[in-house]
Amino acid sequence: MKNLNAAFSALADPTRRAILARLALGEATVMELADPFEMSQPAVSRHLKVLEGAGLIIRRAEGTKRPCRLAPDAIAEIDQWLSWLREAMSRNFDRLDNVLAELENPKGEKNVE
Amino acid sequence: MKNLNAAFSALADPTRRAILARLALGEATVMELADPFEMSQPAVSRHLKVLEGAGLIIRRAEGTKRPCRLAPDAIAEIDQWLSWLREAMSRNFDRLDNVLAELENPKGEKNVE
DNA sequence: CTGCTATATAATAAGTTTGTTATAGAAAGG
DNA sequence: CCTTTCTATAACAAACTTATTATATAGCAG
Repeated sequence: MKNLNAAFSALADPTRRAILARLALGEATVMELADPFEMSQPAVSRHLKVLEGAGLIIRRAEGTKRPCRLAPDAIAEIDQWLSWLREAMSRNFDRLDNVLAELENPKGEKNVE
Repeated sequence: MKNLNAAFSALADPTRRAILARLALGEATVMELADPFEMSQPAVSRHLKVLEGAGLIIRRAEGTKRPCRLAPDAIAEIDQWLSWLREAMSRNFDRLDNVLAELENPKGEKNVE
């Protein structure tokens, strides 16, 4: 799951999440993105490279401009992994509920796997 | 959204995801976690600290052991943010579909907004 | 061609992460 | 008590991240 690394890392940065939020409003060029964020254009270019590498955005060429947009199905793998995690978490909670209850009310043994 | 940073960052590391995967099987102590990963115990302790800081796991004390388990509802905020992103992505895709079609077939017959 | 605009890349500096080993401390067991 | 086990922390190095400025490239306009 190599791409999970890229995707989660990309989303871990608040500037990149803000860029995604901006792109949710529609396509934007690099300059349009760099303007509201008080950040140099090269810094934004880099963030876009990271987002593109993670498959979260797509870029096209239009003259000298490179408008970016959100990539559809970009988060499929993340969704899948998180679904699994969510399920494991609640499953584990149900199972350990008994163990924890027992710990607070120790009437017996100690077997936890 | 400070915790989104912590949560996404925590999930961005493959070792930490592997630890979560192990914890999905049930509680485990630090040593039990450190063993299968070829990594020193202090390194695992640190990863656990990160996971705990992100609210993904919970630890209790049991003698000298500190068993860890997955935290229920840990990913609620992430889920929420990703739901929004997913929706924005498909919404954007639908909208830009027309624009892109027009670009490839520039008859200028229809415009979106 | 000349210059302007939009973007990318290189060089670099600062800050963060992640691993290591060595060590400290707390609980358990002889 | 002494020893072992389990975990945390400190000190440090290597690797990665992210920002900056300066510069390169590519298309557009005159």
